[in-house]
Amino acid sequence: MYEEKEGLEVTAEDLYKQKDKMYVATDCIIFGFDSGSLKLLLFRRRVSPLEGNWSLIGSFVKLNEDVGTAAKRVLEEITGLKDVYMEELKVYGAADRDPGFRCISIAQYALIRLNEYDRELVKEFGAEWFDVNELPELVLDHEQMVRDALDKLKQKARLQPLGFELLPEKFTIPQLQNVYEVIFQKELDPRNFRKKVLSHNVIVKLEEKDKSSSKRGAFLYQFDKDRYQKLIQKGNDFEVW
Amino acid sequence: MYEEKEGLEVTAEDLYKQKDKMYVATDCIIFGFDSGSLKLLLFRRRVSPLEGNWSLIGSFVKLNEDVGTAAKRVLEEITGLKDVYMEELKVYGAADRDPGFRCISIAQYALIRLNEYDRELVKEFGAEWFDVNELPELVLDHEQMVRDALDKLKQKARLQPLGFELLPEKFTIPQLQNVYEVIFQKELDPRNFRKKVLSHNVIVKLEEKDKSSSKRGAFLYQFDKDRYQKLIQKGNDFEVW
DNA sequence: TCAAAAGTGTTGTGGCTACACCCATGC
DNA sequence: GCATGGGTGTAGCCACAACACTTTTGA
Repeated sequence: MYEEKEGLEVTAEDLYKQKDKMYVATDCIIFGFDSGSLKLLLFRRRVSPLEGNWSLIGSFVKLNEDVGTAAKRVLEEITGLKDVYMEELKVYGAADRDPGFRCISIAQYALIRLNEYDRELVKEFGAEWFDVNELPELVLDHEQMVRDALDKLKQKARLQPLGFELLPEKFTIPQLQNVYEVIFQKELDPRNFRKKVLSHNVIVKLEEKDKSSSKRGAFLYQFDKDRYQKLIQKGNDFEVW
Repeated sequence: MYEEKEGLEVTAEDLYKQKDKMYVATDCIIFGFDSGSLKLLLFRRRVSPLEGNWSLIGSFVKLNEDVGTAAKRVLEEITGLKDVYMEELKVYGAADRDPGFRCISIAQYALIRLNEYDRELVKEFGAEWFDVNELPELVLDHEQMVRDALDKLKQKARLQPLGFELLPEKFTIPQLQNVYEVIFQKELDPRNFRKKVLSHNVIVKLEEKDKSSSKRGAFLYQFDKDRYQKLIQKGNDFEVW
């Protein structure tokens, strides 16, 4: 593998010099939840080729920057949000994925609370929220990234309480159920859903009601991160639903 | 994010020129299974700094090479094996992870059938198999990579039939159980294990017996990839054990 | 008073866990 | 004939799916 001569010390420096460098980018698949459907944040590409086409938000990783930091930077620039749930999706590393320049991309996906974000900023960047079921055509391999992200989201959401990341701090159980119905693309039974969610003992009922979607109103709940942490530390192998 | 001037067309070429390039490497976490324990393939680093220390097998990704291909190339050079189960683990992209040079690493893990591989090649490369419970100290962030790979292996093995990748084509049920006991780090009940494995209908009993580990001998089985494919295509959400 | 969403219990089933003994064979 | 690992069946329990009606309240 390394073809150095026997007996001579080969330093990392010698070795690295013969090697190829390339661009490293990160693309962000940013999910939000609004009025009953899962949304994806897209923007119009500002550079040619493919200028004006819809694409994911991306950026190049700088030399002195962690890969994860790069993605958080992009997300904050565009939405103004910090401390967002964000996770690595996958590396897109095909040699020919970007025409002209060798560039690998580390896709990361984020879940954000739509009500918290600064809509102005998003507009400034030529960005727009799309229903995940009505996406436009995307540049390069971004469509594949979105498909992969949706799959991973489904998978993860079964074992980790991701639903809360997409809702405001206070939410109703029907709202939460709605989030999961959208993620899993199927209807859930309200009785079973409520039972299961409450059984884990990680959401707390408040006194207030939300009357925005019914006359009777639904009680608000809050996620209790501490209780959740304790649960999983106990090794509770926690299937959310 | 992109700081081009309004109104002017900015090409990808213009844009890319201002950006940083870096080294992209891949490190392989290579698992094998032998005499009742899970093994990891390590080799002695041949370049300074840290020359002579144990490390994972890695390589730089070439400009005209897919990231996945790079890992497969390394694996084949060292073990002589092709068509091995291999999957992306995670990106290690901290700015300071490699002293001196900015280099991100895409870790990938592989499962190989120890009996098939060419032991000579492994020796040539200064490589050695270690029991995963008795690993030496490793360079850089390689210990973290191994921990992460073990976690992922555990997780994946629950939902996908990975155990077969570590065994020869023909294997006995006690052997298979042993693989899973080693991966999950706990003992399994032989009656329940057998029942579950057979219930999926993806392994086929042969007439032959293996007598290498008991006088009575145990029947050999074979994994039936077609049946497995059909099962998961039917949406059978398949928890292996 | 009625429409619309919130909230509540029970029952059957299937899958998991736990558990103990006989079988085949080589020495 | 005995030691060693291979192979089998059952019973209790729990988690899940399926399913229908009452409550609240604004209009």
